[in-house]
Amino acid sequence: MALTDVPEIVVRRLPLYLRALTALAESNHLVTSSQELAARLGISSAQIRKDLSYFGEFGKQGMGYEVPYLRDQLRRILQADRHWSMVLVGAGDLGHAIVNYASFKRWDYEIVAIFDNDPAKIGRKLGGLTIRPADELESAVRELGVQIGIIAVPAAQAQAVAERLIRGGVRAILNYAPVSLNLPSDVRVHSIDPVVGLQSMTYYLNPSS
Amino acid sequence: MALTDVPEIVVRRLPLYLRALTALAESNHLVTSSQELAARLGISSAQIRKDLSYFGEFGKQGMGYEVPYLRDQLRRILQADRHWSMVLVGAGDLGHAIVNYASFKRWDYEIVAIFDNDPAKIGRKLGGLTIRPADELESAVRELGVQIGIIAVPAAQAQAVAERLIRGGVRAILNYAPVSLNLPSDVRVHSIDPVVGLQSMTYYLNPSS
DNA sequence: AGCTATCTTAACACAGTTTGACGATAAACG
DNA sequence: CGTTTATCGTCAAACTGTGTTAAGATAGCT
Repeated sequence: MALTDVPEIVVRRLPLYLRALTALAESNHLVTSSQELAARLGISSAQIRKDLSYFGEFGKQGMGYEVPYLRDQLRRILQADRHWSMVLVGAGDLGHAIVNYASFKRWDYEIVAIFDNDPAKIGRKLGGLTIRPADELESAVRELGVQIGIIAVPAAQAQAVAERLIRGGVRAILNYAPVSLNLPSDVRVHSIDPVVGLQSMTYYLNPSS
Repeated sequence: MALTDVPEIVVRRLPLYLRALTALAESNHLVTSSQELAARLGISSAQIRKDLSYFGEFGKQGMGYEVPYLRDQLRRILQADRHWSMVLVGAGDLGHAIVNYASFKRWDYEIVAIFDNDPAKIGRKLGGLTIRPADELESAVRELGVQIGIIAVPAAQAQAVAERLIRGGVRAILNYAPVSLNLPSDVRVHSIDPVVGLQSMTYYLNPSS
């Protein structure tokens, strides 16, 4: 199991497998096959088997995969079988939506601190937490020992916020600001910008309506 | 200019270029180079030049690119220089956040109809629009001539909603439901699932804190 | 026991993507 | 008006990822 050289693209597919397996388990589907998963995910069955083989042998020849077992293995591989603490920077509309996003709770991701630099917001409550001044960002992150940060500030401030999160010890950033962050390669970034998604789709649309 | 065989991965990068150019233009930066863009985006300069060369010659040797000109060209290529109408399905918490997401307005994407299947929500107002029954989805989409749909319903209903949107004439779907949609290849899908992003990052994190 | 389905693995070919190198050229400058 | 400098556009090589095939293994079914 040479886990160090698993291609990143494979790691990005694993959560999709986990999501499909979780759905199967919830509908009491106890066994599945690479072909069934492939049909659900729109990926080839060979690719699924190959991806999984990076991490071990999870299936039984002739039978396929036991859903709960494979799901648990993927949860272990992705470290999705444990609780994660996160800090949120930015308590605007987007920050509010993120705090209330139910899927985080369901998957055991918990926001444990919220920061903003607007004096009007500091001290207020949001999702049971008191909004703290952005000055405290670095020290608070270090104190809490948090590894994941969520950025929901305007684009102009995102890079600086990211750097401060990293100085506090954050190693993974979920970035909702519409800007490309420039960070050390040992820090993981996942950016979410719906407009980027829309623009790459409208490229293909008809110039009408 | 053989626009038909532009790799999809190139099309997915164009919005990032556009975003960077828009930011440069807003700070009155009139000229840039592939190297400057590369440094901002964390992409190689050769790649940027090659990507742009699929669509024409936009720069001047020795000089680089004129920011407003290249920005406008990218807006034209991506059809980001016009207004787009969208319909939203799902008026829960997520749907509310999407309606209030300011970046859509700023980039001229407008939600023109909202649907839900919850009788308690139908008839209520959201963002100036009356929430309509999901029964009307197909016919209303067809009547409005909308090409873009946003899905913000529970995972279990997302596939069926997507199929109805498509029957109504939708050609591009922004999918916030945590499920892989299985759709005809001529329909574009962009899925946003923050949990998938987090899981692919936690794979790389330390098993601590 | 034989049959069927399906996994595991490996090798390889193919396709797609990225990178590096290089000639071309526009502006600046003496 | 030639030289220098910066930077583009493009080609080809290198690299990465995907798909295919084939061989071997095995669990369950008849």
